[in-house]
Amino acid sequence: MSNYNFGLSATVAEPGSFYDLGSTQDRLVEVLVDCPGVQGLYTYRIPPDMQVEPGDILNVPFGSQQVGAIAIREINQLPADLNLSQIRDVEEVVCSGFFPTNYWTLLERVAEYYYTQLIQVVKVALPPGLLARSQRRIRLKPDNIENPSPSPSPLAGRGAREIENPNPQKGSRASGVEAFLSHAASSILQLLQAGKTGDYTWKYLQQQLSKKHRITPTPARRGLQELIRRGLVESYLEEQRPPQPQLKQAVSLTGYRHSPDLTSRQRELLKFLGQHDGDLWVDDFVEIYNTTRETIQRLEEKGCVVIEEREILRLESSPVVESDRSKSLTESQTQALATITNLSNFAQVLLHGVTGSGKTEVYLQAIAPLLEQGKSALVLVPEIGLTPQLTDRFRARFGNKVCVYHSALSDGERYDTWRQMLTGEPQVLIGTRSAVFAPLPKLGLIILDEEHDSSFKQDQPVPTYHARNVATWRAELENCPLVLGSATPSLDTWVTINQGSRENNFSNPSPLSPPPSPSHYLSLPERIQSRPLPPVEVVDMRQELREGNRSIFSRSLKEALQQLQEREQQGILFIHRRGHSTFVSCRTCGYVIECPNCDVSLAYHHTQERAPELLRCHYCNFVSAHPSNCPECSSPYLKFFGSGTQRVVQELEKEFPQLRPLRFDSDTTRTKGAHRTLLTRFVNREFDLLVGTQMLTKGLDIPQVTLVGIVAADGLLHFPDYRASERAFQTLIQVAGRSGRGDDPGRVILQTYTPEHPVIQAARTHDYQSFTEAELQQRATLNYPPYGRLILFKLSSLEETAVQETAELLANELEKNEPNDSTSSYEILGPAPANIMRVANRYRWQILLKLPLDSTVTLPDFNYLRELCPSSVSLTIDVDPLNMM
DNA sequence: AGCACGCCGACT
DNA sequence: GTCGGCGTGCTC
Repeated sequence: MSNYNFGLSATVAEPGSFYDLGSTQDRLVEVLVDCPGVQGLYTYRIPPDMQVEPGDILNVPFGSQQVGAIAIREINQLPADLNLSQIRDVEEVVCSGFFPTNYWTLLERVAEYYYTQLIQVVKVALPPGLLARSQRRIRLKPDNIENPSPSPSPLAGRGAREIENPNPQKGSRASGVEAFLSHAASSILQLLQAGKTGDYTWKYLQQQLSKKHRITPTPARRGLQELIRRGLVESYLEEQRPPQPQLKQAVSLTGYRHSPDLTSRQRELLKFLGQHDGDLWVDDFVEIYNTTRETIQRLEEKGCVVIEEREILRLESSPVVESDRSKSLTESQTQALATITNLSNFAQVLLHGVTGSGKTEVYLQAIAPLLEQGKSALVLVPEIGLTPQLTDRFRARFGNKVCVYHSALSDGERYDTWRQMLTGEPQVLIGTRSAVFAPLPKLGLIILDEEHDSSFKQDQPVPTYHARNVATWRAELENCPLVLGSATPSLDTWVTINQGSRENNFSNPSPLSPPPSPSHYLSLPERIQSRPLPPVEVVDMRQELREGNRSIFSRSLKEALQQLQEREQQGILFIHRRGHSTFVSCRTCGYVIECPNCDVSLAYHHTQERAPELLRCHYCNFVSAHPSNCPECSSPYLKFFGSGTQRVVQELEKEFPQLRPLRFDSDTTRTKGAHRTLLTRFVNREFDLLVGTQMLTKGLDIPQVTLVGIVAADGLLHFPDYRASERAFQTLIQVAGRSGRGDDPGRVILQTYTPEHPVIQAARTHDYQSFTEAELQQRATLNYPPYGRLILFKLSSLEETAVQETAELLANELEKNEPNDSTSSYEILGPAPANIMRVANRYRWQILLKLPLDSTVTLPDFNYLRELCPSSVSLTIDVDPLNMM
């Protein structure tokens, strides 16, 4: 059924079978090329001295460029529709042995489920940069004016074509050429001559030409051809070097160390080397014992040592952490751990532990015995930058067996983390969503921590996968348990686990029905050391206003802040928006300042007294200066509405000048390592209050925090999205959970204008159960997940009418192709403009498909829909979308 | 994705 | 006529 199933996991034809006898002496390989819009396999010849295995990453010539490719299988007969002259050679093997068995099955499954091409899945799975694409560069030919070189360009393919060009005479007269050059050609020449090296990428030149000279691609290309014909410039392919292993020279002792003619110094050096287990980096040896490379070489000549190139892995350097031992467990932790360690096959486990109940300790103790058995563990977390505490704890327990993998690593570091896994050494990998593809050896356990977090879902480039889904498939394929941990499990997981464990416990599966997927529900209902969950005080802000309090802080919160200061404790204030104010409006005419590129209002940003006042778009990052007058009516009375982190900090400074607030949002944590630095300073009590956004909800564990203030919960509640309540509840519970994790009891003050809202009520009592039941009932009546499936078709274009027309066309098609029997049908919602129709100048429309869960709907092949899209409209199929904006 | 080819309307 | 815009199709 899948177009992309190439049967990689199936047997590969043996080379050297009887077909080799005949005309085909050449070994041929079918590859998947990395070019969007290019499907299917292409056949290449393997040069005699090259070794190619299925799964290898290759570089192949494709059209006029060199592109990355994956070897799929070797074939011993030319496909019927090709002849040998069309076949080109594999350029090089970039990397070999990256894909373990089973792995292709996983990738194929992802491609099929998420309606993407296999190559796209390969690309998220691989460390970046491996599928390199060559870049075309243009450079001036040195003193070309006098001898217009008739010789073809260094690139055989191109050269041949250029010679066939019918009018070469035109340009061959060399003298005074520049006078006869077309406008485009002379502009290119100008650009090249302006630069020091006279060498630019063609892409850059084209950009410059269109920007500075208003020359469009067609004339630009003709101008370039003109210059090449005249031998003034040449075009060449710059190879994009994929990450390389880093090599370093090591010197080690051989068994033979008693050469008779050793000098005393040489004998001394050998002795030193012996003291270091007979093995040192050459650089270190030279440095420590004040010797020279030559001396070591002489020792090598005498056969006493060998010098060899050894690969060194650029793994993220781990900060020194004190090592740490297993902690004693509470009763429920012990039970949970026992269940997990007893599982040896595939099973899904939900570890439902309230905030501060010690889930991490359970993970750690579940992993420890695996490592001893030579197995590895994969730990997936929402955003690693946010949880330096977690990685530190793992490192303290498992030392250098812990590796991290996330997007902030350099290409070299990511590449080496992969290489490290391929060594087969058992290890613990902590990573963000893309690490679910990490090729760990002998995987014994997958843990997905904070499983409810929506950053496990990718919605930007395809494939729009959810790491939880992929992790489930992976655990199934590797036949190992998957542990999902959360204080606020997603409704999807809740339902899956409940169904699974019910079947597991109560039914005798008949031999005909498929075995139910084994599930376990484990609960940690109490915090460690019997610490209570912090009481949540809900403050009605309408009441505050009625009683004359116009501040953004309620009297209750003010009082709590006052106490904080007196008791020298620390606190957290949560605001769900960054910036200062969400929008700026004119008091005279009501005009709201909007982003020129998006259909949203600009947020006002102002950090300190003397900092510039800016307006910023939170969607496309457009920035402009804050005008002093209304752009519409020139009135000077502009007012800010809605408060963000900056505003809260300013208010704090006004009302509590002695409290030292620290702003913690994506504006202040943009740089690498900023999270860690800011958190460390907070933990060291350089600040009293952490003022931040969602970021605060993720795994922060600071014992001194006794107060959590939620400045305005309402911003979380009203999203036009079926998951708004679930998300709001999770956020509130998670934020509240930061309080009272240490010896001092904590408290939470939740300010809202709608205290009667069910989410607020549930958060007030920390009541996951009843919130979930009520919410699930609503979902069930509307067939929303987890009782139905959604597929979102996202269309966008720079042209307003083109998207709309295409959206209508696709919706029509979907209706036409709808399966006829009513039980297995789907529901089409839309087409409709996206909530924010225009973002970064692109107009967005969407169509939502709602499918029943249990039916056996065979969905139409969506590929035909892609073909219906004009090139100006891009279509993304988002399976199980979480983010509907 | 690039890149070439070929068709069509606007202009020296 | 020619130049430049634009849609279409191909790359082993």
